[in-house]
Amino acid sequence: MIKNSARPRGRPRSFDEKQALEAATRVFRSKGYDGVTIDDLVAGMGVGRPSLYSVFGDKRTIFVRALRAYAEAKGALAAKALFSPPTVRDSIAGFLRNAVETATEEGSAPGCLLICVAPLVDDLEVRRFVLDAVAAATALVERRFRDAFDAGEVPSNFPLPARASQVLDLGRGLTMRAQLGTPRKVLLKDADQAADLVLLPPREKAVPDSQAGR
Amino acid sequence: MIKNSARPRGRPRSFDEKQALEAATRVFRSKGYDGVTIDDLVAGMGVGRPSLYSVFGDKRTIFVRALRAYAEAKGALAAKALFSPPTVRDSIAGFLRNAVETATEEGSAPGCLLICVAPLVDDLEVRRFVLDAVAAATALVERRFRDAFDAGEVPSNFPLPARASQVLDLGRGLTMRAQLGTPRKVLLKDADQAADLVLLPPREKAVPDSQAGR
DNA sequence: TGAGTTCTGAACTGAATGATTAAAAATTCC
DNA sequence: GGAATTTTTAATCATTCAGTTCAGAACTCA
Repeated sequence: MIKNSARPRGRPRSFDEKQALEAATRVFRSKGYDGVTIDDLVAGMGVGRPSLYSVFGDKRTIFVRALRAYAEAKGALAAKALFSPPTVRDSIAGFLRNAVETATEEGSAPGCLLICVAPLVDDLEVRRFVLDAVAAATALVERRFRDAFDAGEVPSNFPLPARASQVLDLGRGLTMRAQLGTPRKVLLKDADQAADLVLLPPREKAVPDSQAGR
Repeated sequence: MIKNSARPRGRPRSFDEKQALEAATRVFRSKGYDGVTIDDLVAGMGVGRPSLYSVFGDKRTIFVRALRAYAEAKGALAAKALFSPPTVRDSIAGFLRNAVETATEEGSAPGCLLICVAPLVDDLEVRRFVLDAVAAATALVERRFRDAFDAGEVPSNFPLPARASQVLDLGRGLTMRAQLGTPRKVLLKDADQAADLVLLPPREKAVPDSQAGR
């Protein structure tokens, strides 16, 4: 039972757990996973080595925790960008612009923890998490498309699942370009153009959805 | 047949330099850059440690050499895929399918040395090389679009540069998904759908009443 | 065959790295 | 104020790693 009014008990921590995790995220974003040493984390997070181990665990655990927090925060932003605007075009544009903004935010190295660095981590748990996150994001976009479909905003032959995964692919491409140093301004423009692209009506190939693709 | 009348001089090498470099590529593809140790390279390339250093140099140099060879080989394939087919749709589809095939080729871990691992390497030379390679690939696609434009294959308001970079972004997305384990079959289908997408005619935007659209 | 040349295998070294330990410091509870 | 509790600072340990050295093996040339 936790006594709410009382401070924990012994010597208070000199760091904020959440902030430290964010700092860890910055470190991993700038140096990848394997490129990061414990000393990098100690320096970047402002947490002493023993505290690091006792509070956060080893490097792998720190990464997983940082990744989870990151995905949660960014996922919420993405969902907001996706479901706030009234038109589907603005939703998709917002989603992609949000990805660009995340990938080019100041104070962190350009890139994305979830898209650029996590997929390279040789760890089963991380891999599963990334796969789930990607699936969730795709489902989110697809759902937004479905809403648009129901609202008659897109034509009846609009290939929802294909377009949804194309939105994700375009987002990944934008993010990778961000990491390579492409300026935010350029990427924001490209995000808008990408939104225009994925909302183009498909060629009239006729019949409903008995045959997808091609 | 080797014209050189004189075989090099002393003890012949027990490995083929080119094959060893390809083996190095496989090692880097499967473990990234920072995750690779010299022992990994020694084991994977079948080259003794001292030979490694004397013939290839240190890890960074090996990576750069592997990357250059890789980019040259894959770049040639991409150009071929892009400029062989008669229709621009098949060109773009071939380009993207080729990217998928490269990213899912057997015998190597899924992914792409140039797209997935090189951008994360914290090295100026590598970064420059990647940027140049991306620019070159984009220019290639744009040129193919331009050819199509000249042939009247795409409408006059077709936004060539935007579509070219979108093709690259989609390719990056497909490649990243390959690395995450998406099956080749799925990706090949998506590559085709992506080709269809980027060849859709843009919306006519010179229409008099511009209030209905967006 | 023997001298000269180049490569290979194994051992070696210094530095970096991951992780732990022990004692000092800061705070709450009594 | 003092005991109990928790964090922090500093030091330590074992391991791994990058890069080198050296003796010997494999080859060419004369």
